[in-house]
Amino acid sequence: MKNITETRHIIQKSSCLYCCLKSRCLAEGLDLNELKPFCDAIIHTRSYQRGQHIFYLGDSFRNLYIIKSGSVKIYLSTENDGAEQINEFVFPGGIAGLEAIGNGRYLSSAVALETTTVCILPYSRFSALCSKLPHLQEQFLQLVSNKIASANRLLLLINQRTARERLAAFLLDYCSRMNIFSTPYQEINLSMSRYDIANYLGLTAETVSRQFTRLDKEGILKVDKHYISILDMKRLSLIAKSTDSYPNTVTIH
Amino acid sequence: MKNITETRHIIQKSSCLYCCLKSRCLAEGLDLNELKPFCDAIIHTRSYQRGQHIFYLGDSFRNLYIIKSGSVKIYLSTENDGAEQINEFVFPGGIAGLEAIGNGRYLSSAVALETTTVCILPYSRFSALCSKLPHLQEQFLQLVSNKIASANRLLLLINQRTARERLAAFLLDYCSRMNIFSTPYQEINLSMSRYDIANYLGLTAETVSRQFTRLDKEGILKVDKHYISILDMKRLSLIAKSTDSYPNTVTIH
DNA sequence: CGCCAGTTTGAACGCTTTCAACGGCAGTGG
DNA sequence: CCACTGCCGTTGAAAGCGTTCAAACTGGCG
Repeated sequence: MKNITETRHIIQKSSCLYCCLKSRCLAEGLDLNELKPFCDAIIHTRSYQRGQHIFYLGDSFRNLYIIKSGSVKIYLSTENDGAEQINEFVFPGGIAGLEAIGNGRYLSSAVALETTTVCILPYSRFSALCSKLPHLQEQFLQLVSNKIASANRLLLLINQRTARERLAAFLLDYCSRMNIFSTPYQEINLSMSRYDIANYLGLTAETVSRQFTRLDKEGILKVDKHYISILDMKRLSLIAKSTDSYPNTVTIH
Repeated sequence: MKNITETRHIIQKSSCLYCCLKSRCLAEGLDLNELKPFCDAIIHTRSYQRGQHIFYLGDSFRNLYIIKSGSVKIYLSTENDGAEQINEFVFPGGIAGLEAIGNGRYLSSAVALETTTVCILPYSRFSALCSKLPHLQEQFLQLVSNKIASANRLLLLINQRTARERLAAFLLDYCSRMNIFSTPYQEINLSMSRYDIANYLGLTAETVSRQFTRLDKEGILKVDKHYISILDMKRLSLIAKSTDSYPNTVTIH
């Protein structure tokens, strides 16, 4: 038995060591001595199919989930009138479940938008590990803090911008999250529906569709279903009125 | 000299000990042994007049500010077009500056809405203290996490609700933050302008004014400038479609 | 082949915004 | 003391952006 568990640990350890995401997830900046206990804290990875839920609003909080591949949408729904609100799209390197830390239960639902693999991080273990690794603790706190800043920027986008501006900003944000290497010509493969984009941006699917069409006709985008090509990055940025005036010195998503 | 510093420490210590807010701020739940170093970490308190800024967007991050009395608005402004977005109103017990932890600089501005006193919490000291007091660390993390949940709820409010519903929800939220003791008949003294409420809710001042007028005519509110009396809490709650379905087991603002 | 969900497009509607005017109130200065 | 100014809040009317409703189209899939 011991050998088996040993083997399991070794596999997990190497899975973190050789994970191409390790420089973009919570493990970022951990040295080798720190990476091992971090890997040990991760029970295992798991896969979800499109439409499968990772957790539901109201479930008791146990784990954080680091998205390894695929994408996830975090959303809020109300019992009264069934209103839904997408709060965030999480991409590889991002974490789902952070809102639940301050509460015993998940305060949102998370569902896979496509085939998605996650690292399951039991919070009790992670929390214990943090108290031993101040560096990890601080990094995690920064990550959570950044979420607040992101939410604030989103609020400005929604309250102060037109549909056209919101969509432009959304696409640019999507770009910067997906493409690590900035290239002049950007290709996007949207993992979410028009409805989801609309809901996230406080619009309707029809409006989003119309704005896509318009940006296409203007030669700024080439829109083909979920495949979007940005033909004129400069004009798109102009429309988005990019507000990223204070670049993050430490950017953890 | 030693006596003087000793005295200073005692004063600070007692200021936390006898602070009527201590059960509603970060110091909540700290035992006496923990409270002393916490008090020591607080340099001093400071007062701001209405309109005075506590920090500006872009300032280098040094301190967190616990609001002791008064109220503060946290807002984002853009360089491009001067657009402004109020992200939060902070009341006694609340903390300003949390968005800055993940960045070297403040990512929002904070300004006093009325005469306001704060406890200045140098982050470097606070951070060091946290690594010694896991309980404080965890509590702080929960607080930051709750901010994300709050932002998510606000997003739903703004994206899915009408002006009338938003204002109703705003008033109820204001009540629950200000009045610890829930009474059937609620009186509010708003510390912010119509413009501020409108901006926070993604509306215009005119719309907010009209909704106030309507709620007044309907007998739900009595509106007199900044003094609002809630005459019919039941109907107001109905309008707000209160979504507080999952009560916070640990509520830290 | 037919069904269905997602997307696009059109047309009409409507909530909120925009523009404008007015009144109240505090601060200022003659 | 009063006129002047600016800020805030209210109210009215008109305009507009996005929504709502409706229909057609597309592609995937049993």
